[in-house]
Amino acid sequence: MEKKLEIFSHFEECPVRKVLNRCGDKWSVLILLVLGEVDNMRFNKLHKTIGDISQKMLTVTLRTLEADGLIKRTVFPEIPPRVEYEITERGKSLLVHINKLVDWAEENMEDIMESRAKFES
Amino acid sequence: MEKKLEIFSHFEECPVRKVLNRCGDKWSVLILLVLGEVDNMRFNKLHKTIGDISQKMLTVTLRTLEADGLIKRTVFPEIPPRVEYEITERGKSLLVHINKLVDWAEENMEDIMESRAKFES
DNA sequence: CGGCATCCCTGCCGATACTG
DNA sequence: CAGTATCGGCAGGGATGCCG
Repeated sequence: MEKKLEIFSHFEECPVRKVLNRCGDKWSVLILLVLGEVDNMRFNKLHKTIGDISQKMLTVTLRTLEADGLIKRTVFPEIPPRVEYEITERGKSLLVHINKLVDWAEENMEDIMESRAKFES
Repeated sequence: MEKKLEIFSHFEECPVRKVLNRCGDKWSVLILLVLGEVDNMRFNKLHKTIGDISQKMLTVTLRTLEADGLIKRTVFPEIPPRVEYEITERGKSLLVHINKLVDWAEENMEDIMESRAKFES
């Protein structure tokens, strides 16, 4: 067990942290969830679907997800341009676990909200 | 499927987001992982075990985890004071899914690092 | 020992304007 | 349509000092 603790602590450059930190940002998980529900989706459709994300953060987050090989970006050389995003196999394998987390959150959010309310008082 | 998308998008007050956002901060997951490996742990031991967390953020994060009912805080009225933290059943049920994510990260981090390196060029 | 209060700064993120 | 570029706010988080 001491061994296992060492994995996560004292190593600021811990690779597990490097990977998981990307899931901790504001939009990555949400985008993966959306792209997990469809075959592919264009930039503007993503923008409208998520609703409250800025164009800039949509672009930035899509780029980092692409860099990690979690989504694939396809540019069609047309005018006007068309860009489609789709989740990769690697992304799907991650999404499985993310969906478990979402399910857990749905199951427990009432209790959690109640705990938070009590904790205030 | 459209229904499911609605759950996550366009609702800034989405309760699922409210819950999962707490996992997205810098230290919550790490603390849960540590407390999941032991019966209980005192404040200073936690501080030393994690190593690169500030005292302030350790306190703050422990409080939010406690507020969500994921950990339990026990104060022993001694001098010098002793405070022990332990994971709750709710916390354990979350930890199951978090550990899956960690396993996934360990399995995929090499490929991901390679993808990131290629993406730079 | 286990905090809390304060100051301060980085960097995430949003808003806006411009482009091929 | 799908971006890029720039500016700026502000919240997360670190460093330090004080306290019961």
